[in-house]
Amino acid sequence: MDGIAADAAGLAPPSRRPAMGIARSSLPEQVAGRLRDMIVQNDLAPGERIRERAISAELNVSRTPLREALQVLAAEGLVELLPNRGAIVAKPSPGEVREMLEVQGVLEEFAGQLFCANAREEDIAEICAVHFEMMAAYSRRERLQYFKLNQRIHRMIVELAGNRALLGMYTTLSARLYRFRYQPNLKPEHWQSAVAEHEQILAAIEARDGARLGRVLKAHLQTTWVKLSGLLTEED
Amino acid sequence: MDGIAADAAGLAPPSRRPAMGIARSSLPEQVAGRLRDMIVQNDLAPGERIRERAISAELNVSRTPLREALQVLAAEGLVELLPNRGAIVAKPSPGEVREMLEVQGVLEEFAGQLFCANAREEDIAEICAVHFEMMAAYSRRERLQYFKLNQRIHRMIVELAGNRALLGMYTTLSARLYRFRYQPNLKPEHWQSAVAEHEQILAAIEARDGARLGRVLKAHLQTTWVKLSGLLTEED
DNA sequence: AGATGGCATTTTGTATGCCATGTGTCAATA
DNA sequence: TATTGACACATGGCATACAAAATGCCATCT
Repeated sequence: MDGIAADAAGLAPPSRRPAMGIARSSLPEQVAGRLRDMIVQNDLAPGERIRERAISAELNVSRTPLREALQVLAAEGLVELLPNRGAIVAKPSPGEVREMLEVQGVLEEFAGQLFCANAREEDIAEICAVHFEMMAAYSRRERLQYFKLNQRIHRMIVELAGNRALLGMYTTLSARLYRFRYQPNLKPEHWQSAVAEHEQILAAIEARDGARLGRVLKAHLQTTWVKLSGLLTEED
Repeated sequence: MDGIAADAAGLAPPSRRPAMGIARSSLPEQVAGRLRDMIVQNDLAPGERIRERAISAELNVSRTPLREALQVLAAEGLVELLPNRGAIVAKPSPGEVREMLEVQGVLEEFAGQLFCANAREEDIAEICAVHFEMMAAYSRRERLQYFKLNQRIHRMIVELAGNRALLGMYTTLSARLYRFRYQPNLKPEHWQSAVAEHEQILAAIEARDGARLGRVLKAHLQTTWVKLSGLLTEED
């Protein structure tokens, strides 16, 4: 269950100057992105040590840009830096996961309100389209595709809210939670109820009811935790 | 107006393993902290270039740990990394400041609700005590002391909310906004009205009314923006 | 047999050197 | 005089080398 393909979900933090001609990203930035994907899609397991020489050899870069990338990921909360003992992949406790989901709920609630206030008709139409693509994936029981489209809808709402600080925070939180939000969908009954909730989300969007959309998004995250809490405690 | 003494306000991000014996922080971490203070208290002006060789000489470290620190600060949004042109101190536009204040408002609103649900009596008493210290500073017109105590109250509410993800995000946002939140208090009439709002905050805390506290905190940030927006546009 | 101390190996931490990129200045030409 | 091109200087980017710290192993002693 590793090939979640995180980059397709748009988890890379937005660069501060998006439209600047050539503007290729720096090497530490690229390395950070690659490592982020590896962590998020479980190529590197939580608690696992990150050996600098090994990884730098694997990625064909020296240790310097790799270490700079690790500092970034530590600031994002994806790895933990132990002085003189290197970096390990962050392993949030169930309690920490719960707290992150709560914050994400608050952020999405706010995003939903802004979105309904600011969104153009074509934005709503596009989300609607992605929603139906997602439903198609659900009908075909294509879990991975469903999950990606699901994440994309949530992200679009936050993007179209038009608040850059909000988007940045949401992006890093999403990366930290990525693996956990995928797990519940593996159980068929959870998957089914998640789909039902997404129907409500779409209805609120089409009604442009910001308050309602906020409530529904927040509730969506709460049920995510309820589903997830059982899985986490039983496998720890 | 530079000696704001940011470290006293507790702006350093919480270390992931706080109680671990000796646990001195690593050199990049220390450098990041020092730079963060310099940026936040205006020793380094927004838009100013950060010359690696000059700063590393000044801090008596080599360029390697300095560069790692810069990556951290870039992830926090305090500096901007331009490929092949080094780092400059972030200079958020008025619009970005507004967006950050909005998000901080949402976070504080949430924190206020959690705080009222979780706080012990002694926590409330301590906040109350700090509030009166702050009022003392206001009576004496000690702006800096007032500001520090003010920040401390807000931070205590978030800390006592008991959500680590929330605290981390709030901390980085506070650092990015530090300088801006100080500005409005320089005008006497703004200062006065801010004090009035803090009376309301305290009242809501003592009543343990989470919903009300949340509303008041959020409104507090909104008026902060109203006060600040005039200052920003006129000096740009 | 278990524990402890020291040595060797491995890994992280920091500094420095070299190369590439960008910038500013000066001169030459239109 | 203005504009453009080239050259030199300064600065950042990356790799590598060196130093310090930790971990694991083995031997020795109790």
